[in-house]
Amino acid sequence: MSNYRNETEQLAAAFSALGHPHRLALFRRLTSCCAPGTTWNASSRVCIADLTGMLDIAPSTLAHHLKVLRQAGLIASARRGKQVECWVDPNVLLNLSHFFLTPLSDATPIVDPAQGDHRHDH
Amino acid sequence: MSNYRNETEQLAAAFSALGHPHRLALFRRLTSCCAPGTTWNASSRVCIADLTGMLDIAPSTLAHHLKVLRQAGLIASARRGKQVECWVDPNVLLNLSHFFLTPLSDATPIVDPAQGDHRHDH
DNA sequence: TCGATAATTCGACATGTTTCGAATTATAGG
DNA sequence: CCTATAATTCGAAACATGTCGAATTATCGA
Repeated sequence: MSNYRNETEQLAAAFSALGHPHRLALFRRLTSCCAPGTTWNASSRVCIADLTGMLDIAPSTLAHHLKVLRQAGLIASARRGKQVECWVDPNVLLNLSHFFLTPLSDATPIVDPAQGDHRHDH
Repeated sequence: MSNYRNETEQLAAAFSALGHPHRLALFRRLTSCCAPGTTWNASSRVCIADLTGMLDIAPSTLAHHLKVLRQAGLIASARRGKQVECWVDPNVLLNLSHFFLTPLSDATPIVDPAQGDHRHDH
């Protein structure tokens, strides 16, 4: 599965994929129907054609962006008849949020603020 | 402050900044001393020279990457004598984690899984 | 099997990004 | 004021990305 040498490059690839306004918009659109405990119903399924309308880009460009998101592990897709459905695995959201929250929970012990030593009081 | 037309572009700029292995490594290094409730002490302060060593890139390249991170609002910096210190505002971490967690909390009500209607049973 | 619809792949071009070395600015200490 | 140190800016080269239209693949219905 993993073509990446290390975790940093894999993570960077994920952020890079989200680092384009079109792809970020696509990702956001897809996250609106992927919460854990919720079920897919007909109207919440998203196929490629649904996404084409929202961005005013050529179908080939859309396909390219979706490929980038897929290769970064951010979205999954499967054919359903003539159409292809896309979705986001909720675990992807949890993992990425974890990246930002981990440094906070790994914090060094709280020190008395009165103890001074403040940064950038220039 | 904001040079961006909308929120999506601002967020995309942040992810784009994190979407390069070198910048992601720098950001991670800086998040190790920015937890809320913790204080900076002399050894936890990070200046540019500290960062140069860890990446094997030219100083000008490092300066470029830090500028990208700064312009994306991910890090802050201030001169302290001859050196320049960098840090990450903990709120940045909270905001970004929020982006990934919001779709989960905004989920549509839980539906009985037995009700069927499963996706991509191709 | 043929045609229509949905999506992807390919090739090409324009635009951005990464990287460096050289030159420049800022600061501290003789 | 001069020098050394720390960092940034600038310009150029190499590389990567975004975009499109045209051609291709996949599926369904007649």
